[in-house]
Amino acid sequence: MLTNTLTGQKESLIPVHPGEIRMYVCGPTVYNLVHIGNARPAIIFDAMRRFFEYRGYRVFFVQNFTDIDDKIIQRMNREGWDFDTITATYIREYRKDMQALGVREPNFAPRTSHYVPQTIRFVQGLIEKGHAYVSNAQVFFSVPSFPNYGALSHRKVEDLLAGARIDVDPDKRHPADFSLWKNAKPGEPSWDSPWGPGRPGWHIECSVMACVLLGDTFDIHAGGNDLIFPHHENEKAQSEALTGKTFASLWLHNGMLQMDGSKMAKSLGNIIKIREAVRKYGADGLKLYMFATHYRSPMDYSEERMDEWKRSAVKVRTFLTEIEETLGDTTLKAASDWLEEKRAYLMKALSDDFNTPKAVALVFETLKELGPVSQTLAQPDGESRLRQAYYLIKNDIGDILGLFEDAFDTVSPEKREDALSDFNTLMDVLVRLRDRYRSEKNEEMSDILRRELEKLRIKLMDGTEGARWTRSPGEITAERREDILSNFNLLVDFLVRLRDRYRSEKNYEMSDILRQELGKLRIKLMDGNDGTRWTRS
RNA sequence: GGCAACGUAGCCAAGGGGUCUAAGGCGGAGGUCUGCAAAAUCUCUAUUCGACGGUUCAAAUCCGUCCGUUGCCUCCA
Repeated sequence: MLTNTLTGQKESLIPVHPGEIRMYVCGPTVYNLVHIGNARPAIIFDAMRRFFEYRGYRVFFVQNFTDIDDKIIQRMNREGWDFDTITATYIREYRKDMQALGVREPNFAPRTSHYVPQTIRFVQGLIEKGHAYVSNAQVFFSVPSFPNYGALSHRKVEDLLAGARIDVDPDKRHPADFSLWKNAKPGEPSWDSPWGPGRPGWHIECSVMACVLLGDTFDIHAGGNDLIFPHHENEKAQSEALTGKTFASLWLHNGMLQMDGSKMAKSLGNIIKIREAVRKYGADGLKLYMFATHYRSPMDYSEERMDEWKRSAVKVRTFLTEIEETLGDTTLKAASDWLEEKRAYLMKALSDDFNTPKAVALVFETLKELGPVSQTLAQPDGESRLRQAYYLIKNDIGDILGLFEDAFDTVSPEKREDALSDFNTLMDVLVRLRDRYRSEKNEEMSDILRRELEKLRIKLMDGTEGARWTRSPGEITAERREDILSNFNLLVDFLVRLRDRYRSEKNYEMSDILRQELGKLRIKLMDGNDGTRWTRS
């Protein structure tokens, strides 16, 4: 059951093609970086897609890039950018952001500019059917020709006119008519058409691409609720006027992300970029935050809340890691009633208008129910219960919502760039530590350190005023960054083990020095009964 | 002005006629653990669901009015 904006009711999804769900989600206009308000539909509908797949449907997921638009043209003229460069740049940046968020690529990501011939045919069809007219080398959709206009946004044409805040274009026959094809002004990108050079109007693209890729009638059309009017209303009108069929069976709309009580929007400037949020709080933190609120409700963004969810994400991840470490192999051997019950609950919750907050609550209930991993393991059926809990969180909930995928939080592209300098800082720590040993004439530890580094092909050269180090062989290339990241982790592990040894010897002085040194790298140590765990922020 | 949502503990947020003396998270209080620091863990933390009326055996949940917040009516996810 999903709430259909058209009827305002929860409705069952009955796929047009049995076993298949075809969905279209309105994508970004590519003229600048997207913000976390844009991330909400991306995250929600990606998860919904995964849920349908989990339920055994084959999903065709289309999300467009709007690459013909007034704002792109404005930016082009203002900053002297080339049209194609702007759109290509921001399509690339959008993909990067989605990757950092762990949002999957759609099956199709059509661009408006690639569908101009189809658009022209579509518009021609509307003219032939009397739903559109040419006026002054432009084409308009005739709203009065489509009696059902206003059904989606629940408004009457008269009401629209009463509240109209914009001057009526004199070329229009009716004030509510909207543009299907705009004529080209000098300096604008344009395409030839039967009505002269011009470009598609702003609602037509989605109609055309959805019809071409998904068929005249498809299952789900989704986007932010700020698109209900006029964008989706107009899409629906023009598509249904042409085909005479229902355009989308279900219209789904997510609530707005607000910032200090008002909508986060590019035009208001109160935005947080996706990459900033991911860097600070991790993809899981951001997603958990969003899933903890029902997708249709508005939600207010706050740094404090993000920080809470980031810590919650780490908590879950730590639980999973502990299980991975204690069990080694986490495959599920047998599912008991316990798991079946939880799964049934999860399915019921997600089937009821995609109630992700319940799924999130289930994760934490499970953590609470199982308690500390080491304690659960000591119980007779402990191992089996841990396996099932792991499976529920990681493979059921995690796979559906796109959470807990990476070994530890999602590393943003920017973070990767930092890897080199972090590595150098870590080496400084090691070298200082070794210098200390040498000054204390602790040759044993000095040698251990040297050998450990040699394993990673790092050579130390002792000098009178401290050691220097080189990596061999050759320069550090982009391909070796991954290497460095893993070496980094190995060296930290080494230092943590070393510290554990000091702790067991009750040498707290050295222990604290190491904690302090690692703290410089934003590494936090957590001493437990079975060794020390470390995390980086 | 029109249309559409929403108002639940200190904060965030599920629930949407009886199983609700209301999930989950954060915060707070107390206990366990602990070289330090942190983490983990246990217990407690709304007789009440914006206000007032109504329907019903029964309402946070349905209806009405009012108050408040937001979105859309112009590009916006």
